[in-house]
Amino acid sequence: MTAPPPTPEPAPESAPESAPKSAPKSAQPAARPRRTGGRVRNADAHTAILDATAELLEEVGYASLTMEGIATRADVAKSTIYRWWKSKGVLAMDAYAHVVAARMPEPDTGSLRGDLVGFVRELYRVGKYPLRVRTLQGLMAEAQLDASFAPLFQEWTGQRRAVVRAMFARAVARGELAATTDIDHAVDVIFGVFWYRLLLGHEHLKPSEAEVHVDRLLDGIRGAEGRG
Amino acid sequence: MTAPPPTPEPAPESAPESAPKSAPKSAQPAARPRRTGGRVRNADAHTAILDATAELLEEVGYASLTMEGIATRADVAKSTIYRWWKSKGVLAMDAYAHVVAARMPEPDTGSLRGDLVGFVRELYRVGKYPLRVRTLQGLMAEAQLDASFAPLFQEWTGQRRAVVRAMFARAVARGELAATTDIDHAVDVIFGVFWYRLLLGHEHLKPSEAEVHVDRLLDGIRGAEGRG
Amino acid sequence: MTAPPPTPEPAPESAPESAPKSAPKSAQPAARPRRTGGRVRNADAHTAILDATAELLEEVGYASLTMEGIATRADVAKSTIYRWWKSKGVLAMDAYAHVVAARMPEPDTGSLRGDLVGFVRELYRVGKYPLRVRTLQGLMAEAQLDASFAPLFQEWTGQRRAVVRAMFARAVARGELAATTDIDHAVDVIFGVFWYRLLLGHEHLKPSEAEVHVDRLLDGIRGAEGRG
Amino acid sequence: MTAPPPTPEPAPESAPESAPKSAPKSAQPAARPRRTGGRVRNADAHTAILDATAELLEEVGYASLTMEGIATRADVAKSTIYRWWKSKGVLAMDAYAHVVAARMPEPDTGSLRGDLVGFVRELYRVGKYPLRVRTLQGLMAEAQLDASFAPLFQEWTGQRRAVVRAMFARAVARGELAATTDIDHAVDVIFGVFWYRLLLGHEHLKPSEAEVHVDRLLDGIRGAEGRG
DNA sequence: ATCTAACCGAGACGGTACGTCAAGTCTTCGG
DNA sequence: CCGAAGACTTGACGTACCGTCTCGGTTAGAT
Repeated sequence: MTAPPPTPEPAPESAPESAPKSAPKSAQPAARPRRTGGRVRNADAHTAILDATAELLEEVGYASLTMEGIATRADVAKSTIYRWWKSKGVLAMDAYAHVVAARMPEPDTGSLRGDLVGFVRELYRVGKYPLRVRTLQGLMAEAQLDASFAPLFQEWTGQRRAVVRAMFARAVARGELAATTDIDHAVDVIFGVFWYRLLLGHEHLKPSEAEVHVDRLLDGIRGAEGRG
Repeated sequence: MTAPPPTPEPAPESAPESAPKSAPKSAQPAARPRRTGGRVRNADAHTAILDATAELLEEVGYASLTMEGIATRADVAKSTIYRWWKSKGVLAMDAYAHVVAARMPEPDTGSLRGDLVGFVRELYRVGKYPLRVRTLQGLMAEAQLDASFAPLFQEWTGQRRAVVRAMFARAVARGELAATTDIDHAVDVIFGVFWYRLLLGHEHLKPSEAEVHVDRLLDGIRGAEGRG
Repeated sequence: MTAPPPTPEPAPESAPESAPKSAPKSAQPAARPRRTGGRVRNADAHTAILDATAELLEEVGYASLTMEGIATRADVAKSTIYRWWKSKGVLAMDAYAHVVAARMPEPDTGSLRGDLVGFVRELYRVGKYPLRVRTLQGLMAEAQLDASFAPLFQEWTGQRRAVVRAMFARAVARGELAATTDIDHAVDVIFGVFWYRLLLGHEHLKPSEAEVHVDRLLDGIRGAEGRG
Repeated sequence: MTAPPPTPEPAPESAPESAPKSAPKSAQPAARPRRTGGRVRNADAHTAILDATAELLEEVGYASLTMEGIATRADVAKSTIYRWWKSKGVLAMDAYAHVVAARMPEPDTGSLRGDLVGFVRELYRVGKYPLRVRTLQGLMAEAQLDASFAPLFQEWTGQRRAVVRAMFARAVARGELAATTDIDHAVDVIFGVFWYRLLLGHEHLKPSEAEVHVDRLLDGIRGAEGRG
């Protein structure tokens, strides 16, 4: 969904790509980048791959996921996979996004506390879905080991960070928070605790903890403000 | 250092073996760790392996570290490595411990804030050593992918957690903190932020940030108490 | 039985084992070949090894026989085996000889035909014992692959050849056969057919065939004489 | 040459591929040996493997032949070897067949004696080529130790047996031999002596002995008939 | 109506590393 | 001081996937 090539949004590439061209040659083609012919992409193969990936992710876990296995399961040639996804990590991330079609919530309750609690509660709910937990663990691992995957993963996490940052920004705009607040650190605390528990697995994440965690974070921020 | 077999403690066998001599008949033969013969372990090979691992860790990074490469570099048979370390993760962890011989500090300054700031400042200093950063990233990744390595890694991180927990426990004993404080969560915040940044790499860890981070955490805890 | 070290002749070592006990320090150097001290050989270990070998030979066959397996089964150190038998082949041959304690018959019926038929019939009977068949196959294979074992094996087969040669020699002495008879070739025919069938396994050896085979061989020899 | 996959017959693909062009619609697509895709087979790698095997067979002998060594020498990945030959034995047999491209002779001189002498003389000539001797020994050994190789080897020897059987069959057809002759046993005698000497190595095979051996065999057969 | 480029399936290729097995050697200890 | 124990190192094994490649064959838009 995020990466340009994988999930083919109908239009997504035409707009950005026509602008720069400005008026390369003259004409029309505005909409179409470059494509004079050729067989059209087989959507079946595409979804079969994503489905197979999701299934295998569930059955064997990320660590045992192999391109070969996906190809076999999807009844597709290995090269067809590589044509569209350059690595296991990218593919897994894409498949994960498909499964978790319900996107991150972006609550806007009017108060920072309300927003954060809503978000964190939802965040902690993944703990109830072993498949998702294992996939997230695997993606994080992949990002450590595959340098070419890291930026993609970072971009993905960045999007999630952005959601939370926006909450804080709104709070500042509302005057709830001082403009000097170190938002970055606050976001790090929220996601840091989440990932740390997810990766270590020493303690399961429970949505019920969300409220306390948020309160403690906000107390920390306000305490700082109070002291100046 | 943690696992019994890998790094052979010098003493463990000599002591039990001399005791029975002095009391041949009577006492406990149980103590003797049965050893009637056999070739003695080759310490050279052992250290050669650890050295090679550390070197390669530095040169190629954790992701490209291979048992085969280590064996070649150490001029040792692969199975000799497997005899003592059951996996790449365990070996890397052992080698890391050797390199970072200077252990985690356990400051006891008399105040919680002093202890935490000392510890966190030291913690954040690893950001200055790319080798260590990459190794820690790799170990965390390994723990996600290799189920048999996970508990070992968890044990290791548990030891580090214990150090911080002790600081909080002392603070509670001193009356600095309420007995109801959720220490676990506090520890999660400290390590969570640390690992999150380390793994995502979106922002470098700077020792200078330690003080602010600790203050915010303590404010959060005290705020809770004040209300609570 | 053939090689000097393996199967200890009863006499030479048993005596020293009881004598020294009665006169610990002083006595009898004369009789003893050369032995100034040292631990005495453990006969139990010795027979345990042979037994284990025979058992495993039966259970898993020669191809899957390993020194390691034998050591485990006999509850003996591997090096103890190597001390007395330099290779798997030698050991297997020794164990085989123990099992097939009933030695090759050396019939002396008064006529060449009688002698040969008796011998060949007995020879072909191994076909009824899969264990022996597989062991003989394995020994032959070993002789091809292990240059140091070949001479030993050749010596062993040489002993069996000698038995048959003797029959022919007696026949010549009796005047049954011309002195010019190519005995070597005749022996090769007997054992050649036996081994060829044993190794290829295309047809099972049956004792009932012995008579015909011998007759054909003798006809061949006499035909040559008649012409020649 | 025997097994379908290993040595790819040159013709099957080139011919059918040009022919259809000339007769686009009409003719037989049946001839085409199903090829729906896949990278084309690299003939160079294939012959390089066979060559390397033959060389190593000569240099180090069958016993010391290793797949790893072959791969290195042929400058080919080990898996490429295993893709086509499932074991060392099969590969060695194939390489042997390549080297001894001159196939077994199938003399048809008009008389049984002439046929046999011609064949046996040629058979005994391998004694002059140590490489071939050692290879044959190794193959026989392998057949004993590797159950999956045995049938292949048996098939190969079966082909050679068939050649000799045909000679006897012709003789029977000509009336040279009684129809009751035990051809199987006669063939066993010929090959039995050959292999027995080859494997034991107690006496070298000399082509000059062929004539005598054949005569003795035929005398044996005719003697039986005479009495018969 | 053809051309033509992109697609897909198949599967061989060279490669790297894996983890295991059994071999045979070396050192220590005990009788 | 020899024999037993057993820890040691080693080489090769066969396998699994990797990512690339080279085909044969399809399919649809552009000409």
